[in-house]
Amino acid sequence: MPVQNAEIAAMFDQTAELLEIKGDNPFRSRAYRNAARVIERLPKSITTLLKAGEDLSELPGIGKDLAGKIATIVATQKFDVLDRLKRELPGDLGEIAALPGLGPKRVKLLYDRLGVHSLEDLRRAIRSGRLRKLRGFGAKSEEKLAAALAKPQAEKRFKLAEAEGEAEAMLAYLRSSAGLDQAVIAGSFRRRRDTVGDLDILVTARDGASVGERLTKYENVASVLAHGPTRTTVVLRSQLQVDLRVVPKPSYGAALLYFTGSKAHNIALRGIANDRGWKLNEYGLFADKRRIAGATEDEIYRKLGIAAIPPEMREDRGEIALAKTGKLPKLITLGDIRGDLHVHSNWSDGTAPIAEMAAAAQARDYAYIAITDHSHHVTVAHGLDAARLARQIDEIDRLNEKLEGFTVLKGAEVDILADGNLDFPDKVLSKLDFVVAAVHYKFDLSRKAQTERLIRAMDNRHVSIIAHPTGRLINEREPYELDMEAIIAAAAARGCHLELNADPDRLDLTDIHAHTAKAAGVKLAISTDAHSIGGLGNVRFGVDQARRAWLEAADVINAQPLSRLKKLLKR
DNA sequence: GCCGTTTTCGGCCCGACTGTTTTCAGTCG
Repeated sequence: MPVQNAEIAAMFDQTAELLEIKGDNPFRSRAYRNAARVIERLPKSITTLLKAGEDLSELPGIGKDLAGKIATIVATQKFDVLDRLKRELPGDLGEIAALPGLGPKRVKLLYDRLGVHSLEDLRRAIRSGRLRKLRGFGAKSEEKLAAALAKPQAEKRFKLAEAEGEAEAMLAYLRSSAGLDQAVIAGSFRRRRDTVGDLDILVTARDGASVGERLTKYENVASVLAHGPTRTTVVLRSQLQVDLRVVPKPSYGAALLYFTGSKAHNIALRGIANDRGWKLNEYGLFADKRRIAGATEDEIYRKLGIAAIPPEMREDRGEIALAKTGKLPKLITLGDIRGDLHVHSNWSDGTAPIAEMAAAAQARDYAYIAITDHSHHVTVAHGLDAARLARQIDEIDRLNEKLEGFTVLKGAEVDILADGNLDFPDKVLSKLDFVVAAVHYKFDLSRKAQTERLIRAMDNRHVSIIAHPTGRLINEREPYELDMEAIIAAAAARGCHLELNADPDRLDLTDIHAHTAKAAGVKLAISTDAHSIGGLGNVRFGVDQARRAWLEAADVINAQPLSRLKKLLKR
């Protein structure tokens, strides 16, 4: 098994961690961390790149030295720098540094002075009263660390849709504060990541301190972690952390930029400011002490001489280079979507009749919808057999005769059997406008077998779209083992499309995979997999994810008019 | 360890809050 990108990234992260604890040059450890981020989001595996003879030092943040080290890791599965550091600083120092309030400096102090090599050592140091005697530690540190050690370290990220529910309720509460001007959720929530680790709220107000005060009294607050005049951090009962920041109005744009992130994007922007001899912080863009921009984000981007970058793209994945040359993609919007290509009715496990789903789609100003009920192998969903499918096709034909300016397409979500064969024979499939194929059973095949299974399904020319390609359910089920690089290449070669499932529990493909697919020339379908009328509304989550993947309307088949869509569905 | 239209040295993002200290280092985002 070749070394995965994620494994190399993890080695570099560990190396950075230990270098920090050791007290090595901080910029050296930063270089390892930067390289780890670059590697983990590469669209292709390092192994593939090396085989193709690519020069890894061409990658941003990776120079001659790290390129050589990566090649050695791939060849030997070992990283001598990390191995040496581990021998030098034995134990689980990474776990210790992950505790809140402990960073590299304090971990080193604990290691040197108290011989703390593990979480268990730390527990003992606390019990024996030695910790609080250490310079820089006291009763508070002891208490907080004891609490952190007592509860399991399940660092949870929240699904975007879950966070939205929390955010809306809290915003409504805060907006009733006296003197509140603006309140907006920034952070990864505004970048529309599939999951968020916390909520970052930015506020402008006449009396900022009182807004922070009000947040600490919110009924859903479980604990207050920090509370100052301009910044307050609380944890909600749901365990979602909330950071509130108050800034004066002329700084709103700068603060929004800063608080939206990503951190890596901000660092890159600050680098541009530095190059011009300016300084960028959350209060504005400054030449000496003079603020030259700050009220809006656009103003700051303009002053920096680059195009304004949409929040969804702010990940330092190459967007800044595009903005410098004015070549940012024109990201797809909700208004570009003309139909939904994965929808269930009450013929299988949906709740509404076909006519009602169609009417709801028309109400959304769509031009078409595809009914794609399950095939019979998916018995738990009352999958259709060939006879029922034939009757459903008749019903849709009759419905289409009555509809004007709107078309119901005849599809099916056909189960991909373990061997890659489909759950209907070609004779049945040929009666449909197109087929969505998906895996519903046997998630535990080997990576090789699972990949072959999906490619085999794509070999069938009736299959136009592979639905929820990795099968993941966020926070509930891991994606099945799959060589996505091979899947995308196979889809490109066959003119098959991949789904970006918009269900907020799935969001499958991920942003990175969707971006890779686009780069490979594969088009995507942003589909809701709706099982009810309300489910159609999830399309916005799919569009958010698509924007994170840099998709434009041209990359998305259901952003095309019906005539063009029909051509794209034919293979 | 990376990087470069102020290049091969000398930089590398920036500020708020906490705890412990008595003026600030460390952590965090």
